[in-house]
Amino acid sequence: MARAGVTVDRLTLAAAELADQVGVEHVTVAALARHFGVKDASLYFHLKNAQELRVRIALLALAELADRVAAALAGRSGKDALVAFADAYRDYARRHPGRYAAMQIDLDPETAATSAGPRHAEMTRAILRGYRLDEPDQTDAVRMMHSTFHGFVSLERTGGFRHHPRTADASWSRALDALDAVLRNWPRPSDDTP
Amino acid sequence: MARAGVTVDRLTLAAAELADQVGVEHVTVAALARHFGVKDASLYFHLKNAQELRVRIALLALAELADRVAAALAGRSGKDALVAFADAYRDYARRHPGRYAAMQIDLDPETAATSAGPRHAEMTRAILRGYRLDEPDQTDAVRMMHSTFHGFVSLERTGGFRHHPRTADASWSRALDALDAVLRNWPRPSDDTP
DNA sequence: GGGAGTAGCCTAGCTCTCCTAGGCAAACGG
DNA sequence: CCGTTTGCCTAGGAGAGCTAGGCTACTCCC
Repeated sequence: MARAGVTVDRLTLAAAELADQVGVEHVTVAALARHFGVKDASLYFHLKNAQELRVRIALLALAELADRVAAALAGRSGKDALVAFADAYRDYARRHPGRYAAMQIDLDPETAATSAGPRHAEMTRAILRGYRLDEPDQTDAVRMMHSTFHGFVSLERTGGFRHHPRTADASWSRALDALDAVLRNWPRPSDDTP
Repeated sequence: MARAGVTVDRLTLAAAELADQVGVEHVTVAALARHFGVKDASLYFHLKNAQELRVRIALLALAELADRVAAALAGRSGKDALVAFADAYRDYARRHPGRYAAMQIDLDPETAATSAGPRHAEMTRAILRGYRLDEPDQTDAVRMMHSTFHGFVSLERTGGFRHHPRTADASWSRALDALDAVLRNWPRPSDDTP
């Protein structure tokens, strides 16, 4: 019997593409097996279980996103860098909804550490160099940036902005303006804030 | 045979509690049937399909969240109202992770219209009255607020803030400070922004 | 080039979930 | 008190996840 030539990498890539088409929750071992013209049981030679497949999609997505963000950031600084980062992030999430959704699964600590996550965090911090923030403000700012990006993209994807004529693109631009403004003038803690 | 007394409301409540315990993705018709001491096929007398169950959890969660937000907002205005809204939002998401996750599913337009979603949106707009923003700035600000809240809560839940000693609570307070600051001084569109 | 070992695939079969079809009995309305 | 509706049942099919065990086609080593 001719071998199909299945490898973990080919499996992961096919799974990621399937996820973008039908959603991560519908990425199934059986569907992948059909795609490769192979019985589903055979894939368990390459995978521990179905969950591993989703983790691998997440790791692929994290790496791809980090690459695009890095490319977008090259040679930019200040608000220019902020916008480039944000647009690359949103663009990736829109082009690859399944991959992006997979990124949200809870990775166990050691897997997360070896992922492109830390690289991603490092690049976010790099943007803030243009805004001259010290710790712990820098960490707080990184978290707020990431929250805004992820929140916006996530709400946009689930249709949260559909019930109003204002385009998501316009609101996105203004959110970045606002983010830039507040980063340039990061407020001191309020009285009741530690 | 004694009747178990299953109703759609009891079913939805049990499903929501199960979701908070084990995650929405593990809320199954079979598990609910076991909970009520009934065969799974019997539940299809009350439900169209398994998807309807998740939609009902989402609608319940939206209504509950809107209630809490309304209670938190009573008698407050300005930053006080912003913080109360945000804390009620985050508190609900943390107490009811399964219900909150269910809220993110894509409701079809007419279901969304009859949900507590519009009520929620109305309350968000009410907060902005203290900041005196006109359209379309108001819509942009609502979207940014919601993005920040949802993004933060979502990242916190998937462990995005675990890899740094800074507490999520502290970052949350500062994000609200920043949001208040930028709402009080909402930037004019930048040159390349429509 | 021939054997040994292993990588890559198979069949068979278990459990679980979702869901349909059709039936029976308890509760209720007239 | 009798018919209708309501609430549950059994039976069963399709598809997903996964395990056990077996066969075959490569690869490497002598």
